[in-house]
Amino acid sequence: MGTMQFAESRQDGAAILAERALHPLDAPPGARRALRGAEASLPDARAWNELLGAPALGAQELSALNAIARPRFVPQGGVVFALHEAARALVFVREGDAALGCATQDGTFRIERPVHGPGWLDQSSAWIDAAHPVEARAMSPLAVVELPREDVQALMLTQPLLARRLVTGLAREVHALALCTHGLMHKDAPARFAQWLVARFQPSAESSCCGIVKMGERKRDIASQLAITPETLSRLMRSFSRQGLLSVTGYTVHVADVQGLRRIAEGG
Amino acid sequence: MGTMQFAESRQDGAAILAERALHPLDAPPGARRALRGAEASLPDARAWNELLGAPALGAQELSALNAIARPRFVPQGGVVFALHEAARALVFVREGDAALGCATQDGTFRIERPVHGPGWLDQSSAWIDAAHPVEARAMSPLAVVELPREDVQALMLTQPLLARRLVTGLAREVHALALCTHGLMHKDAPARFAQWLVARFQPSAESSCCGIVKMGERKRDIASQLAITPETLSRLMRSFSRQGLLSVTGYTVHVADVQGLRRIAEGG
DNA sequence: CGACGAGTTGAATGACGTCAAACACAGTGG
DNA sequence: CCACTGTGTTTGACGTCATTCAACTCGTCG
Repeated sequence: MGTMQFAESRQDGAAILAERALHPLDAPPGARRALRGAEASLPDARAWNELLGAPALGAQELSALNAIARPRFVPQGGVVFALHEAARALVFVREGDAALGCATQDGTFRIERPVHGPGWLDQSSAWIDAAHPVEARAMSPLAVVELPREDVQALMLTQPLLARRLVTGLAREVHALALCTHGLMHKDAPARFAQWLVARFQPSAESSCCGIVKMGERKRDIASQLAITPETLSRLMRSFSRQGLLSVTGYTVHVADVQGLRRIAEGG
Repeated sequence: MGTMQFAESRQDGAAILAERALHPLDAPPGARRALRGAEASLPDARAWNELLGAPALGAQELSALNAIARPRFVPQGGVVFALHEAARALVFVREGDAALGCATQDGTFRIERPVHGPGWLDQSSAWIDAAHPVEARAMSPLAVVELPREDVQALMLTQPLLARRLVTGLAREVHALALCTHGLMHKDAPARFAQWLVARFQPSAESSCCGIVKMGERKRDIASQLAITPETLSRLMRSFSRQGLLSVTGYTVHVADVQGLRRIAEGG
């Protein structure tokens, strides 16, 4: 995994490049807390709730879930599950950064969707005895948890509220995928990138029409999520800044006109 | 709905164009059984089972579902639900042909996904209080059924097996959408069309490598499902037949080399 | 016959990918 | 301090694929 080894080598240099930040790993303190020793431990209540959505789970539901959860550790760059591998369990990442995607012919990994823990890697395939439709890889040391299908199924019979939450989680994923499909069908590259920017936009204190977007990944990974090449992404950023919509310094985008970006995002 | 009015005017002419079938509506006998009189009736057991998947529902579950189901009739060309309309219920079509898509600026309807009853139109949005992400239109007279979210939720508390089936249905949709997204991201137009053909391929009796594909829709609708233009679809068919993979007569494709199509479908 | 809609075909345009070179920066070793 | 290397990004030239636009065919319907 040579492509990501620089992730380890930065912790010191990060402070130096404050404004001109040229590398994406401006991780908030604590986020890079090492997964050591207890890395195969079970999720806490916060993780379960974030995964399964409101309303919060009761103590007995939590312990029942923990009873069937199978924690597992995956080293950075490791494969959580492979393409076309039979899914026997629901899989999620408790902590760390993973990505769904597929391997290319030249050995690199094309990211379709990043998953930041806690978040699902595959909550659907196991229910229908299907194979995982994509591959999942660990972009950082990863604590993953598997919930064997049979066990969850048994648990649903006695915990009716759990079923409600599983349904909610699946519904959220359907919704997200439907929007994604729609975007890929009808929107061109500028529209998709503008949409991506608007989704991550954080308005500044003084004005709601301008603010910043922090890029937390390599630009090539952002590009592959948008189904474009890094070169096209670079040209799009230049094009947008020539139009006065934003300005780019390193991995920080200063947005000057959100409405303009929204217009581009819609008009695909 | 001038674009589809010819659907009504064909039943007689269909026999004439037997081999050279130039129109898509070679509907099997019975499929065009009119929705008259009892069109707002409730689904039967077969429809429920097809919708919710195995294992089959018990009698009490069926009656409980029928108790909360709200049947509705939508005339051909009518809008079942609009884009961005708040979803308060799960919606499916009991009988008839519908399509999910979005209206274009020139008034036509761009089909993203056809739905042949019984099948879901939106089983996810209501669970997360989201708006319908796309529009749904009736391509034929339509019997739709709505299941108010609150009622299904209440029913899940007393019918644990129902929850299992809702989860299965959602999981199937996630799986289908994931494959679709993957295809749009990585496959070019020939690969997507080849995939479409392979999926609808019916092998002939004598040889498993050749057979036919019946196009049940207008070619322009097939094209819009593949996110390409009708012109491109036409050129693809010509290109494939020049390569000896198939031959096209009207709305019937005679496939000569499925393996070749599979190869193209994979090599995107 | 004339109008219309579906499909096909060809030429022109444009969007995006590919390839190659250059640049920026971090880390390494002198 | 300074080359030197490895990785990531940017830029330009160029090619390819798919859309757009316009003509044309075919069959149906009035």
